[in-house]
Amino acid sequence: MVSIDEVARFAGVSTATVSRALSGRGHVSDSTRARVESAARSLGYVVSSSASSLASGRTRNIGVLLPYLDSWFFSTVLSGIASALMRRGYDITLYNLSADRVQRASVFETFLRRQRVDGVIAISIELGADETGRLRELDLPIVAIGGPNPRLFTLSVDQLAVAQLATEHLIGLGHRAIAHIGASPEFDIDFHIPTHRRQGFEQALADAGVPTRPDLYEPADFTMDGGFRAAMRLLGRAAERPTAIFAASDEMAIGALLASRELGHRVPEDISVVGIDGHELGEFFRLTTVDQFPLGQGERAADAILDALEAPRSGALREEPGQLPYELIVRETTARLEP
Amino acid sequence: MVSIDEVARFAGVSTATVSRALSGRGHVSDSTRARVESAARSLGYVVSSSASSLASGRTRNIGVLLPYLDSWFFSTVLSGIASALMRRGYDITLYNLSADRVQRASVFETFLRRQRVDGVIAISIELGADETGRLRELDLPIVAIGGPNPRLFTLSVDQLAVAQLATEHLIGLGHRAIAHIGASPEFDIDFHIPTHRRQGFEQALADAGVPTRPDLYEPADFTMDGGFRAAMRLLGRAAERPTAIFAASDEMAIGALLASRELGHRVPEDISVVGIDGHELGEFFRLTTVDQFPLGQGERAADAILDALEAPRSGALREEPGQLPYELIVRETTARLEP
DNA sequence: TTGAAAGCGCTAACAT
DNA sequence: ATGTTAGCGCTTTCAA
Repeated sequence: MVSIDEVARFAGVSTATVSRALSGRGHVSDSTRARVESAARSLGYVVSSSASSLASGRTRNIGVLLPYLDSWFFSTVLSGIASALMRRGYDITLYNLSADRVQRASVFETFLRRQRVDGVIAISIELGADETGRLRELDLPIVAIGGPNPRLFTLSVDQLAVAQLATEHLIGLGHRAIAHIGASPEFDIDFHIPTHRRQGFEQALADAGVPTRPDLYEPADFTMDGGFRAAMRLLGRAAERPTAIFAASDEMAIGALLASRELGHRVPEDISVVGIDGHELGEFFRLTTVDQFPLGQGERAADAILDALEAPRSGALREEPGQLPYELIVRETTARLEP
Repeated sequence: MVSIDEVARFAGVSTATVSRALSGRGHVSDSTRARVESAARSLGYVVSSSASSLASGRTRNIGVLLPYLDSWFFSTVLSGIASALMRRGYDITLYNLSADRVQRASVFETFLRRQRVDGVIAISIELGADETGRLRELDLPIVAIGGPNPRLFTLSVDQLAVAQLATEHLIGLGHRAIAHIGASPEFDIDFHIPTHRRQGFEQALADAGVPTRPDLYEPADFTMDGGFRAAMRLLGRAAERPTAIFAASDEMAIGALLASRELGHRVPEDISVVGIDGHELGEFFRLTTVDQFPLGQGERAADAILDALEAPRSGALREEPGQLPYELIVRETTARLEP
């Protein structure tokens, strides 16, 4: 590996000047900079990250904390983060929180404390108080996405408003008998997303003067299979059939869609289905949904971290944690209720 | 951040001893080790990765090169890698190769050359000759998964055998009019996976003395939508309908399944469908498939890299690049052809 | 604008 | 088994 000394010798300057020219910190004359850059290029020199980090305290590396890698939402957010960081020359190191207590603890006790990262992005994880504390002790900028954590700078989508929007769409189409697949009505420990989406659903109904129908709730686990089974139960019951289904996630909505078809109901003629998320499969299934742009969430988080890092008084996350955008995407699984 | 000196002082030993005790390199008496460990623990000391890397040349970090993050296969393999590496105390940094020429080049010219990693795992990427060269110049252990690259130590599934197995399953059930969704028959530039899977398909037919039927090939792009449309074209044609569909990926198989149903054909009574991959949705759709265990692929790759790193003569990938396992999973989308 | 030199926090010879 | 010490390859004062 070619080192900074060789570049310095080749360009006829000191190593300090090479460092300044290549990093852009400190003043260097244009001609010197050009000479150094060309020397570096022709020697194939790349700054050693460990030497640079040790000397400067900056790593050009961001840690990303997430609970699952093999799940559409997380990997999409991650993809957004990766592209934004790479554009700005940052590396990204992954901390996949496993279910295993000990391993999970080791992320906070060891991995994150190796001084390998300049900041961390935490994607939708429910952090314990101690874990949040550990994160803050790192004394690094931390940006959370969508977590319910008041002690962290958090970028989040207003889940209540999102669910409300989806429900209003159904109500606007004339539906009144609307089923809810997701959280059960009693279920009220703050398991965040399910609960907020249920509250948004109920808010929309209340605003429209539509009474809630306990018989039209079906709890499900946010998977396609869960949505399928919930819809089977729901539509299999003798009671009055709902004319629309609000599913608290796209995967459940797709499951519900498939279940409806399997039972011989046409979507959207016999029954409308709306989801939430903007899942990649939504397009294929022509699913009406509220998109929350996960790719964009990742990019926003990356930008927020980098802004904090490169701000004049570094380390400070400026401004208030923004609300993330969302948008109703009307496709072909919802239709006006025909009398 | 507490440093090694404080631990040394606290434990009443030199920094060298602390280093030895904590890293396990070099001999330290049990009692000293215990004292050092407890000092480190009570002070909350964690080795600084940059200082350690600079001094030792080891980073405890593996780079992972992949083309997509938001795709089931890649994120599943990545998940396997992450868990295996984390178990052994390694970090993982992500290099997501974008389509952008310049950015892609920068991964090889800059990112990977920062000496941030001890080794790299490349997941199913088609690398140019120059890129392969750059990788080898790194002089680090490199493990590829499923790429067609003779110059790299590669862990791969025998795609031909996999396709053959799936096809034999269909033939064994009595099917003869078997459609192929995936590569087109002429399409023979080595776009690796599609081509090999087509060849395995044809091999199985040939072995069973079943002539290939050019009219039963439908090219598709390995997405659910592509599989859906291919099946629609296939089944919509007036000619004799196939009794089974071989889809070269599970996503296409699911698309084909949905298309069949949409056209009023029952699966598997009217038509059998088999896929390849072991996709997470296969379970839900009761899809018969050949699983190639992507999670396991990631774990194997991680183990191979770590073995190379920790081998006596470090850096050497021992043994021949193993073949990865696969397995026919019979579910409910295939059935015996009834006369 | 540039250079000299003192570290950054560890590890690994080399001694003992 | 342990300590002393010389770097590892940069960045950043400080001085010129």
